[in-house]
Order: sequence, then C-alpha cells, then structure tokens
Amino acid sequence: MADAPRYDDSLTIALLRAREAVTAQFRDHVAAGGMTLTQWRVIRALAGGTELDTTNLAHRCVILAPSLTRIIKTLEGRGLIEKVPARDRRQRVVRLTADGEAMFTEMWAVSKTRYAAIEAAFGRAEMLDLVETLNRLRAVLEEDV
Amino acid sequence: MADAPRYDDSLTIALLRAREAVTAQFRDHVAAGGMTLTQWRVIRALAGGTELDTTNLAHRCVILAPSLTRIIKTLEGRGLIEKVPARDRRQRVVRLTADGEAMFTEMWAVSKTRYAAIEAAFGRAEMLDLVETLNRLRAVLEEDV
DNA sequence: CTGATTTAATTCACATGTTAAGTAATTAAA
DNA sequence: TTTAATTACTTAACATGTGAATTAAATCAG
Repeated sequence: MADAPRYDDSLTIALLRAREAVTAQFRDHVAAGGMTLTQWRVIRALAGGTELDTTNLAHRCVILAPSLTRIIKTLEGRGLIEKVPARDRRQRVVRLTADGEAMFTEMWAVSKTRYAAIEAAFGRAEMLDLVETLNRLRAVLEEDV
Repeated sequence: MADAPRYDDSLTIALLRAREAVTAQFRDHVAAGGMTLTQWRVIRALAGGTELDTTNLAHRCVILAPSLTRIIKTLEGRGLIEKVPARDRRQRVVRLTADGEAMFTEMWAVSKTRYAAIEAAFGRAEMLDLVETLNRLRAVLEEDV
C-alpha cells in the first residue's frame, strides 16, 4: 500500500501519542495539586499578574470558549482567579488571586524540573527543532491547503 | 526568564496546536459523514476485515477503554461494526460490517487527498521526519525520564 | 437617535477524556 | 479442585471538547 501509510505512521496518531507521552510527565504532579492539565494551562497563562479576557485566554491556552467558561467558574470558586472590571462590559477579564499566584509559584518549580528532564532525555537542540517544526506545520496548514 | 520558555514555545502547547491544525483538515469531512474524528479512528483501524478486541483497538486508536466502550456501542447501534465471538469470553472482539467497510471506502478516498494536500504543502520528507521525531520523543519518554 | 449588525460570553446537548470502582471470566496457587 | 489473584471490560462521576443556539453589549447604518 504505497499511498496508504501504515496506520501507526499517520501524522495525527503520532501527534496524539507524542502529546500523550509528554503530558504524562506532568499529569501526576498537576493532579497532586488538585488541578487538571487544562486548568493548569489557564493558571500558567495568567501567572505574573497577567490580565486577560476570555477570548485571548482561550486562544493562548488552546481551549474552546465553552470549556473556558466552565473552567473559569471552577477556578473562581476555588479562589485561584478573580474578575477584573473591564471597559467593554461584554468581556470577562480575569487574573490570578494571591492564592493563585502562590499556587503557580509552588507548582512551577516542579514543572521546570520536569521540562528539564525531558530536555535532558531528548536533547535540547532536538526539542527546540521539534517545536519549530510543529509551529511551521501549523503555519502552513492555517494558510493554504 | 531564561529558564522559563515563553508560553507559546512550550512543547505541550506546540503539540496541541499542531494537532489541532492537522485534525482541522479532516474534521469537516468526517463530520459530513456523520462521524467524529475519534469514531473515524476506530473505523479506520478496523478497515479491511481486521478483527480486534477492545484492548488492542483502544491502544491502536489511542482511546481510553471507557471511551471505546461508548464508541463501540454507538457504532454498533449504527450498524457499522459488529461483535465477533471470541474464545476468551471476557474479550469483546469487533469488526466492520459491510456497511462499515463501505463507509470506510467512501471516506478514505477523500481522506487520502487531504493527506496528500498536507504533504504537498509541508513537504513529504519533512512530514516523514516529523513523524519519526515524534515517535522518538515518545520512545524516550516512555522509557526513562 | 433608532434599528440592524456584529462581537463576547454563555448555555445547551452530546461526545470524549480521565480516574476510580465494579463485574465477569480466566488463570494461578494451595 | 477450590480459592485467590489477574485480566478484560464496563459503569459511574466529573472535566473537557465540540458545534449550535442564545443573551447582552457595543458598533454601524440610515
């Protein structure tokens, strides 16, 4: 089957498996902090006093709006994020609370070591190259095709 | 922050965005066939008369067992797959029905052209190299780290 | 300024991801 | 052979993904 690549070689599956392998390095640690990986992406995007509205936050975290609505509700209920009054009253602008920042700082320390471990195992140059390749693939697909 | 890569550069996000961009090339077509991308992975894994039990099917499709249980129920209800009696009665072995094979054949024709378009836009060598790199990353992470 | 349009979020409905617990069949141990 | 342990799958509960419809606020056309 020259034109039908073996199933295991397909790009979508390779991306899925690779992502699964990478996130597995962080899942336990994040779960120990009582969060999901998706929630952690939100916390991380807001770290350092960043204020963002739902649309931009969703884009940065690669989360769809309906999911983010629920996540914001959850994190707000846990006192990790809070609303910020916005000029445009349609927008929902949020930022981390003091507790949220503390949570980030604590967990980020460990996350960094995990990233470092991945770099050490896979190679820093290879990793940078892979990220660059992935972004290039995305850029190509989002334009033409 | 030298040791804190910009958020957009992180490997997990890059993988997430790249996968999103790739699957976007297929989502509409698969949805037009009344299926989700996840269901399509199952159909594709069974194409050509392949018979598989839940455990192996889940592994090949990168779907967790509970999700696959529901998907099998759905696809069985639509008459696309059917059970096959197994020696080990704990196992649930399935295969495509004639309708399922027909559905696959019809959709695969279009899917192939999408894959070809991606290859043409991104480069065949780059694509093969990327898949190889992703699999190597996975192999590294699943061993040590 | 009023009505039509656009934009930002939310809500809804259903599919899937994820972990933990439960069930039935098989295998291993005593 | 009878019980204990393992295996394959299912169910349950909750979080997220996904597309469509809805609501509220801002903007635009006339």
